Amino acid sequence: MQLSAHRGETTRPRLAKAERREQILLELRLRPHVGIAELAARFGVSSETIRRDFEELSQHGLLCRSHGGASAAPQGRYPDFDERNQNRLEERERIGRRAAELVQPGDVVMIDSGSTTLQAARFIAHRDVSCTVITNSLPVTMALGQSAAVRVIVAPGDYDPAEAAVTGTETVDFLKRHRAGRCMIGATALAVDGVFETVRGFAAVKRAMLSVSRESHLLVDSAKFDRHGMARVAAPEEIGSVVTDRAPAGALSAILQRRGVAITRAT
Amino acid sequence: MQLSAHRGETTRPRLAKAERREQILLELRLRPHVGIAELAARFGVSSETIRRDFEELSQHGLLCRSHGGASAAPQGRYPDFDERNQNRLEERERIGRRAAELVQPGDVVMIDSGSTTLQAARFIAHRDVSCTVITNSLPVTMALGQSAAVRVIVAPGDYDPAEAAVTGTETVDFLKRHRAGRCMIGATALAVDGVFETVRGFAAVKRAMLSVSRESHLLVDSAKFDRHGMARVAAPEEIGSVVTDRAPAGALSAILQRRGVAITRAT
DNA sequence: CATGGAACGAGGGAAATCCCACAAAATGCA
DNA sequence: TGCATTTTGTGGGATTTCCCTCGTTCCATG
Repeated sequence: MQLSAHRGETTRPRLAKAERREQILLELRLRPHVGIAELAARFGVSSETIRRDFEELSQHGLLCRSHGGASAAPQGRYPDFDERNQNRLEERERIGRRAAELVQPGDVVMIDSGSTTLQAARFIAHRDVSCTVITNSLPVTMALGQSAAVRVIVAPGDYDPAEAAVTGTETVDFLKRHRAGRCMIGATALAVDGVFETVRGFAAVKRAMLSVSRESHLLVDSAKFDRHGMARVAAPEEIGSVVTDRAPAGALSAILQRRGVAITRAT
Repeated sequence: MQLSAHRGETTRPRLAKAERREQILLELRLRPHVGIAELAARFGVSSETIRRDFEELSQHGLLCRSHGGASAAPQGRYPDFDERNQNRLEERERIGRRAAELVQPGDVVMIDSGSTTLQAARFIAHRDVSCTVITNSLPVTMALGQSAAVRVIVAPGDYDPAEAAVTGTETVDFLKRHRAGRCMIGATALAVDGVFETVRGFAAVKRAMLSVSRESHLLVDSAKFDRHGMARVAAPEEIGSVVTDRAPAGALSAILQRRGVAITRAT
């Protein structure tokens, strides 16, 4: 009613749908939960229509349905990549939980953006371990903000909405001005010739984190093994340890072992 | 809930209640929404018990009830402040919409954290005006990320979960290394002797934004008039214009007029 | 002008939730 | 041990939501 904006005409149905759904998503940025009846009244449409909106938005992973309404999708919407696999999600949770156990009280930890590292951040907050985290990811920041024991330092940079994280030279410069005891990074691929990332801006951030951290943990699920991405982040020997759901095999396993990379398997 | 828990014995139902509620809150750190039936089954209690848990936790502001379940409390929960007034919310929306109209294509805008400036950010994203925004607020960042036309630059700093924004010397230094055509800041009070902010860390951020912006807009609703906060942000003459819902009156009006502060009233 | 499709609303039976009051069980204290 | 208090479970009626289908409206296209 207040947002039909620039034109005083009657609301055109063609715009109505997209507009309405945009509004729903914007509203969910401000509140964790919206009700069906409430939105139906606000937009002057039937509850059935809102229900259909929820249905579609939910399929795209943009919100979470619940009885009588919907809540915001877990921070950081991993977009249309194949990341939305429920199987993988469970594996990422296991990996994140295991990685969170590596954090010791007093640690300074750099955490990369990504769905797996976000899981780690959630479990670190859950454990309430006293530490300092430096990150370029907004979802990681907010997840860790839940815990009063964690001090979170946000890096500056250009905002990338698709990943809900910042990148660029500001980010890299900032990270290089700091030092950390350990870092946790994700990747799109891990092969015998190194760690790969598809989004170029993020490769530089990961490299920066690796270069200023004493220990480093690569968080990847086993589906990433023996694949490649666009930009190489690091050689195998630059990684301190790999936290994953299934131990690698064959040549990859041999390389990692030879280069002294520890494998931590999350159960 | 005032019972002494320091005697570790077998699982006593006495602990059950507090323990259960703790678990509920921990679960909500990992997921945005939990259902009643689901939790009842998980804890082996009746749904009525879960309902009572929700009721009490909700009263303490630790979660948000919804039909059939509950969701996590809003990230930056400005808790007991009177901020949650629905009336004020509409006024803030009007102010935000009006302020968004001030942004011209090509502008570089600094936007402060706060509920009113967040509204402005939402409407800027809604207008799809091509501009660059520098902010210390995560909600502002994400709201603007909705628009492909807006380039968002995030300032670094210590994360404040209560406001979902960063502050500190890193933030201030970063802002001072930049220049902007205009800035939009909120405040907790506006009186004849200046602009006030209650949270000290944020006053420094607002001052930094003011000092590097050619034009400045103060976004405050009329309930903030003739009140004070803990820290003074600026003198009246340091503000370029005030965007508000109702024109100030009396001495405040006279001072602003004499100091050349423009008043923009949002309809 | 006619046709097709998308979006939306209406209706109704099934299921889930809510709310209230009261009873049962567990616990603390004397 | 016995009693008061707290916590939890149960039951049922009112309400809300769900989910499915069908008819209407509006727009685009030929």
